[in-house]
Amino acid sequence: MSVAVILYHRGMSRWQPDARGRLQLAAMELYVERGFEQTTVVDIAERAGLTERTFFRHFADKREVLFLGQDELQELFVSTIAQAPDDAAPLEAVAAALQAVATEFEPRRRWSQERQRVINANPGLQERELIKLAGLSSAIAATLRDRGVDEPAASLTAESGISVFHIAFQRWIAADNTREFSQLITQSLAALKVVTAGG
Amino acid sequence: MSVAVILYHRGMSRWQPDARGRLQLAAMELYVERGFEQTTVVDIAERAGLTERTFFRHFADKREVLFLGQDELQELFVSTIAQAPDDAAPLEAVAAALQAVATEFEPRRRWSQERQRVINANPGLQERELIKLAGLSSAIAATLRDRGVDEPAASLTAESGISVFHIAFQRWIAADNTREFSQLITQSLAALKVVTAGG
DNA sequence: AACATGATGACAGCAACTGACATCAGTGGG
DNA sequence: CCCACTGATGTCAGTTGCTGTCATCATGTT
Repeated sequence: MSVAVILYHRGMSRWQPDARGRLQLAAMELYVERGFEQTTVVDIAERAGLTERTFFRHFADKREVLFLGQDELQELFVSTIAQAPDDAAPLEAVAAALQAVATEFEPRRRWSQERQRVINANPGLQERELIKLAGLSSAIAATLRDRGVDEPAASLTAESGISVFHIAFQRWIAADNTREFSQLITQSLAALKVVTAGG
Repeated sequence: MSVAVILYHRGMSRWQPDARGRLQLAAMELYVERGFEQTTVVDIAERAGLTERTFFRHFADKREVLFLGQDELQELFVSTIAQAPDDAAPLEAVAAALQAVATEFEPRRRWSQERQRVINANPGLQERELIKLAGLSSAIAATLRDRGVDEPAASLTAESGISVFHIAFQRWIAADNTREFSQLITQSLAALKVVTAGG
């Protein structure tokens, strides 16, 4: 609170702007500096110039702060699939969405690596990541159903798409990788087709 | 502790047997009766005639008690895949494991339904379920790699197998289902092949 | 009989999260 | 110009999940 108090009475608005963004930044910094478990919510709130209670007004829990922007990602997936030509096969529509998402990620490789290092170091964060991916999968399946795809094809296509995304993402952020995300998705998708082609 | 105290001095062993099993039973009962969040660890321990501290000696956390037996499941997956003929395609080996697991589950449909109702009612439990499935996927991928399958084919095959398992499982425990688990797996696997068959 | 072991209990403590109420700048009607 | 209202934040007390540490004590071993 100190910062707000110091700057107060100067004609500025009552609170420092973008509390949520400040909390996210502070959390990310601390998670990288000391690790997730070694960071308390009080630490985060203090660095952001806020209180613990306010943190929990902006984020459901200590993990959720790493998953801001998930809604936009899901929106991009869904709208891209919805816009695919009517005669596109389900997996083609999903593939188009994967490419759109890859384009969005491409300029943020370093940030993705840093964030993923934090997540990979903590099982609780991995759980949260998995349930977010499952949420994406459900949304994709629902969109496919809207396009007339029936079950279990819709869910299987969605889960396959998420698998391709997940595996391509891991390869994209690998330390020794120099390929583009979009290319890795194309490769993984092709590999999936080969693997499921048998008998 | 009351039960143990009452029965004490009668020539029985010092502690009631199978503390872990009693804790699991008590937890399951309470989760079904009042729901997961409405049940405290103290409640569980008391019903089992033990203390909270002892609960945490047997289970890493309040969720883990619903996932006892996960190791055996993974072992069944892995050993079945490892035993597949050398010339079996990766997805065929995984399919054989899925059938083996289905056979194991078949007699416990009611129990599976009850357990899944508890899990579906709580996001935290769904997270735990997802990370267990991810663990299975990793183990399967590792086994496939031992068989000479390279990446990303191994991981993609493993994740596809888990998708098929997951979707077939949901259909198997659906209230209106009368088919056998094994048959639903065969269907889902066929649907996966159709879905990924496109040019 | 002395000793080691292993499962449990007892107790203190931290940190995540929640509910209830207070504060107070900005806003808009009267 | 005042006043009621709103909304973001602060304050505080409380519950619960989970951990560290030490004590207890039947059992098995030597």
